[in-house]
Amino acid sequence: MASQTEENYLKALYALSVGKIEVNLSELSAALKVSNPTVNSMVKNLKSQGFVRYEKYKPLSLTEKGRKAAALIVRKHRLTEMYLVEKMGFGWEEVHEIAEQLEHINSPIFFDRMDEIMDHPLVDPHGSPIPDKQGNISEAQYEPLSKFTSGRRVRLTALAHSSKEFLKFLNSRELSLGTEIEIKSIESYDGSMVLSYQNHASETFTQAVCESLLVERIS
Amino acid sequence: MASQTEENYLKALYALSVGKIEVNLSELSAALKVSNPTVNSMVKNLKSQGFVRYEKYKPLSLTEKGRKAAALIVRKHRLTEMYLVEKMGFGWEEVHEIAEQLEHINSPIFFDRMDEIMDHPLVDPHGSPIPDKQGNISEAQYEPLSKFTSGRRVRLTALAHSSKEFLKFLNSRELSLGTEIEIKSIESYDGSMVLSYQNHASETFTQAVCESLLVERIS
DNA sequence: CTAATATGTTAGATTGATCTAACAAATGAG
DNA sequence: CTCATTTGTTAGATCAATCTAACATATTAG
Repeated sequence: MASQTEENYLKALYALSVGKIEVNLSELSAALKVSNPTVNSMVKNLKSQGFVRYEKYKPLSLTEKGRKAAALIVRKHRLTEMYLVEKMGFGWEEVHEIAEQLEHINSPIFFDRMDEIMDHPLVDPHGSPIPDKQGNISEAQYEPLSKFTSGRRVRLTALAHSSKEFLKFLNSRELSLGTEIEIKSIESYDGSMVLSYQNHASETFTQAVCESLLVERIS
Repeated sequence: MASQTEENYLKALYALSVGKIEVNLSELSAALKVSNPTVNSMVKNLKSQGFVRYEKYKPLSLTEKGRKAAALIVRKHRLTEMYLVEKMGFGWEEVHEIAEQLEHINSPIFFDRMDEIMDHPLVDPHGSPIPDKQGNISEAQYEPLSKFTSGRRVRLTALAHSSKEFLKFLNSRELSLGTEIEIKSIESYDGSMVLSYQNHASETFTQAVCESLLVERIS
């Protein structure tokens, strides 16, 4: 079993690996907020355990073993987040910090029970997919709202990131996953979009926000 | 905040302090399965933080601050156990190991929510009292079944300990908390008791078992 | 009361995770 | 292509938590 620290390295490396295979040691130290030498020595340790590929002065990558280990930690994190929202009544902006701790709990039956109780959820409260028990993840291809044009109707399906501030902002606009949205108009100057959804006839969102709203077209 | 290790020392010291005020350093090292020197240095650390009273070659005791800190860890442990049984469908013999990990989670809202969801339970699944948010505990005075005499009717209210083996044994006899029991007879040779409860007309339990069954008289 | 036993302490080493300082290699801008 | 900048490595220190070996103090049995 990996220590909590090792798990955090694997998880960070996994997160940095989306869309690319190789990661800089410095990216990892920035993500984890530890020094380069610390990462350097930990990476040697993870390599010796077969979790990462690494050669001096070369970028890092997760091995299949490392990828799977990381995905299983992400699974615990996202199952927990979903459980906290669905079964304990937390808001989607409250669950990250708690899940960050619970993801290190070593108890297969505990997470299996959560999974069962929720009837095997596929995504977390922010729309991110939950890896299965084998560590496989379905990378559903949602598109950022900012890609679409005026008149398009879409459904909000996931978020590109889920910082507490962003989630609170969406709460304040009463915008939640599953909501059907119509693009009323787009401001060509700054790319901001005027949207209509539910009982909000006209809400304006900046381009930055729209890039983080992942949607699917309503057929 | 105390580290997980420090928390385990406080909890062990708290457990060893029931019924006495002072505890040997060696008792603590035995309980925690670490060496005497390790405990010695940790005790100095805990003293410097004001959690324990300690002078060279003298027995240890928890300060009020230490007592409260320990009780709050026990609170998290017992709330968790109750939650796992009541809300997640675990058996009372399965929950200790999971709670042993969850008790170190640092998230007041998480445990407050558990507490609310269960409507402020007073005891854990083994009948042990749950300390309140101030760290106060109601030491209810139940008596071991072995103290009673033939003909007495009692209700099983708590267990003196809750090892997995003991709990599985009780499961196998279909004996659970709240069950009304009548003492049919007592074997004077070895103190074993013949009991009647629910659909068990006659089950024999050793004296050792009966000492661990904490009961209250049925008026 | 003494001596054996039990209990507690000190010293010094180890391991994992971290740091800073100094240096080395790779990259990229002109 | 060269040199400045970025990135990575090595060396050596620190801190928490642990250990063993050696020694000191307390307790207890005879």
